[in-house]
Amino acid sequence: MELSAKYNPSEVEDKWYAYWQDHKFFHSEPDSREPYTIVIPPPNVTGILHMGHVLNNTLNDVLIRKARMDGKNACWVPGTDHASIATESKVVAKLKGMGISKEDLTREEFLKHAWEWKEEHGGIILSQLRKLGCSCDWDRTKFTMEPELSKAVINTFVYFYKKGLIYRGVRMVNWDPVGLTAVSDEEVNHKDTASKFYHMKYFISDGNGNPTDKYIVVATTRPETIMADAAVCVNPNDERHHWLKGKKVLIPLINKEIPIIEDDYVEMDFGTGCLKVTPAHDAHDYEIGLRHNLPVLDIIDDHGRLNEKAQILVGEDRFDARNKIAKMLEEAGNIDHIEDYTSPIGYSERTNAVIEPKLSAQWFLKMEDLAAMALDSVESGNVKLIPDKYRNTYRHWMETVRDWCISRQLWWGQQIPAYYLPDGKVVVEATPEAALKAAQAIDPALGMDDLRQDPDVLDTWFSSWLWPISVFDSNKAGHPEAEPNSDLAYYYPTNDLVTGPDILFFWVARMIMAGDEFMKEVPFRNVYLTGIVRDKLGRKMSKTLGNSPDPLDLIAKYGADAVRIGMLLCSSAGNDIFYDESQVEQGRNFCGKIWNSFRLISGWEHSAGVETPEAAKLAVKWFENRLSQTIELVEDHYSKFRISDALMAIYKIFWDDFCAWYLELVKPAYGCAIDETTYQATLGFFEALLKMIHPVMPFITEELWQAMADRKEGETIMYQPTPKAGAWEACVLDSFDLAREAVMSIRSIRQQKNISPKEQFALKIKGDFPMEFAAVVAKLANTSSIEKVADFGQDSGASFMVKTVEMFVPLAGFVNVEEELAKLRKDLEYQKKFLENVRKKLSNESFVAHAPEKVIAVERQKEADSLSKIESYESAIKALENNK
RNA sequence: GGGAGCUUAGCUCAGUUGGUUUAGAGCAUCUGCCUUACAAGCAGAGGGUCGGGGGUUCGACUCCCUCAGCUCCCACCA
Repeated sequence: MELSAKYNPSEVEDKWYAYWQDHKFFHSEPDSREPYTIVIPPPNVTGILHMGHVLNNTLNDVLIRKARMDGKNACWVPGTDHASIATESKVVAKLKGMGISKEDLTREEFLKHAWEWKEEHGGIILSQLRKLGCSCDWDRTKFTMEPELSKAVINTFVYFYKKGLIYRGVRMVNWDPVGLTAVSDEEVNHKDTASKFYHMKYFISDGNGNPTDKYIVVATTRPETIMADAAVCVNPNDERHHWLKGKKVLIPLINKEIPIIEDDYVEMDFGTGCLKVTPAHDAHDYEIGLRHNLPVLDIIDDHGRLNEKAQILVGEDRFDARNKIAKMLEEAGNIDHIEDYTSPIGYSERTNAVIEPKLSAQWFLKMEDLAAMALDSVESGNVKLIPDKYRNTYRHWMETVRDWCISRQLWWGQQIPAYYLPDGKVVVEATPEAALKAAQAIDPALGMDDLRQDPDVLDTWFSSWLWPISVFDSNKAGHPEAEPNSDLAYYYPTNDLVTGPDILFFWVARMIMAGDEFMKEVPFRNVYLTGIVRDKLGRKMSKTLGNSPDPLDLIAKYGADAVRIGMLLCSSAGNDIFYDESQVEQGRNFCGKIWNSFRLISGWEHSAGVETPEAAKLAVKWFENRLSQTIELVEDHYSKFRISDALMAIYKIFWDDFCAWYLELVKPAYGCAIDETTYQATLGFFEALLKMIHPVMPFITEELWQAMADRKEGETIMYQPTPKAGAWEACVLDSFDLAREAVMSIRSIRQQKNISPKEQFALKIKGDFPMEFAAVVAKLANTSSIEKVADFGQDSGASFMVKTVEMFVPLAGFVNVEEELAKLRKDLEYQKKFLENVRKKLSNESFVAHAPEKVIAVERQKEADSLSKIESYESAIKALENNK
């Protein structure tokens, strides 16, 4: 087969991906083999591939391909997430562009548009994953809002409701005025934000609603909410404010009379010690209001605008209102002073809108027991977090978790299966029919038209927490007593989960809860938490910064294998990834190296009639050992999820050991054929290396594996067994290392003295050198003869040490004696200093008394080696001096 | 405000219960090479008092204290 001079990824990638898919190589069905299962962290259905996905899915694919080659029944379930807020806002925006407002549509009409959008744009990301080479079982692709999975979600809601863990209550929630929905505590990011601290004068009322000349100063960052004030609160122990007891003050501008109350909550040394209490617009104030029976006046509408209850500035946006009211207060003489102030402000994770605390009726899931179970699963090690440091964070979160607000005021999602009766009672059932039946048990006269289903949908995470269960068996979630179907019984629990630490709580913890509840078993054994992909300046990748490359462009430019390598090279678990295109270049270069090494091998003529040269015999023997050693190392790395270390180990054995040393050793002379034995061994090694690197570089390895022999249709490297380590001998590797170092020393001498590699010279060795490896040195260092001698004689030349072996190359005519002497004296000096240090240690009585035998023996060996080196250097110097 | 983690060559990171020469890798750098697989390459070389200070120990990159810097998580002082 003719190989092009350069590797052309784009041709190769599409060809083999189609081949894999046509042969259903990614598909898994339960059988007698051990399962290895991964469920994809479902990306947003409307999302497009970014570098974070590339990292995450490359890791997933490496794990799944490795498991497949290890003989496991590997199943990687792909799918997408309906992402209520994100998708709904995209659909709303699209409709707006068409001149349609959501308010003008019925729920059904809107959902029709949304599904159309989903069909059109959804799943783009899944096709992008194919470009990356991901070996997902596409026949199992799931979507969190498809009917079966929605059924699981509804059943789960009904289950927890009937268990008494789901309740509806009026609470202060985090309201997103842009997304027009409540969001959970976890979906709020607090960021320090510069603002103003307004110190306002509230005048004391004379009792008839008229101001006296006395006033108190109240400080707030939100003057636009003063109209909703229900009281001014001071600390009962604050003597400065005792005179206020029983008095009333007037809200500026609207002159409404409100009482002075006392509550411990108020800090005496913060602000002025006077707190304006606004129960409708602050969670703490709401609590105070409850304690003191204060009225709740909600003056902000769902869009964050002042409503008619505010009396003034009605219809103004809260931030505009803030600026305007500040001016009005100023003009009315109610501003004492204004300070610059920085305070933590909550922003919506999805829309980045400033969160408005808002009182509303929402559905909640009690978390206490679920969190306790989920905490125990991690503490007991049933679920391992990698890296382990996340355990602390996880524990902290589980111990302080609050009830989960699961309702969202949206249409895109699973509608809450709660049905209100005319009298306000509620029934919760999985279907309208069941709900009617339950309603009729209360009042037999009721008909379907009397039931009104709660308009809210469930939080998206309320579907994705079931993912590892529901992708296999949509009946099991919500029915812990049900028998799992054969898929679930076989594939659950899954093995490893690869995801970002940012969704450790949103998703990972909750999956553990759902697993505990419905399966009595954790959903996965290991959670590998990747870092966040940043640019090389450490900035998060973002659209606005424009620092996020399009992975598909990178794949087109460098090839998918190169992109995968580029991501993995810099990705130790849990550390942020500093992405730089040069890493992808490194991946591309590695592809080139592999490609060219095969071009070399495949171009050799081979013949059984050629005798195996000594150097080739040694090379094969050495590489067998080296390969086994590396396989062990790689397996060890994999077992600890040190994927980039595993990759680096294979990278090095391929590039350094195989290409730079092995191939150079077995390479036949120009125009000559290689012997059959070595040729076959070489092909065997090359194939083993391809298999080892295949999980990371699926495309080029398939291309070359197919090219290196006459493969049958339906054969693939994907299902070749991972090479197994044989026994290896350290002494073979050590001996080879001595030979290798000798070669490097000689090359170095050539370079220093500007001697051509073609110039042959002799090598003399004094000391314990494995002469059976002489052929290695001879071939790669181009020596004319190698012999062991007792004495180097009087020739001029260069002497050097390889470990403790003394070597010498006679180089009459090439050597500058003074330079040689200077170099030797420098080495001698270094060695003497070293000896001094060792001896200092050995003469330390405490050391000899306390250190273990082994350590002392090592030190004595160092001393002996050092002494022999010093002796060598001294005699070499003497010889040179005599030669002058 | 509370908690966790990090700080080792120019960059990104290893360094496994303290002890194998005076700390390793990849990339980058420098020097010499168009050597018949590969210049996206080959050969060779240089580069770090392991953030500062103190302590424990015969011995500290490794354990303890402290200071400094960075990162992340949690947190409604108006």
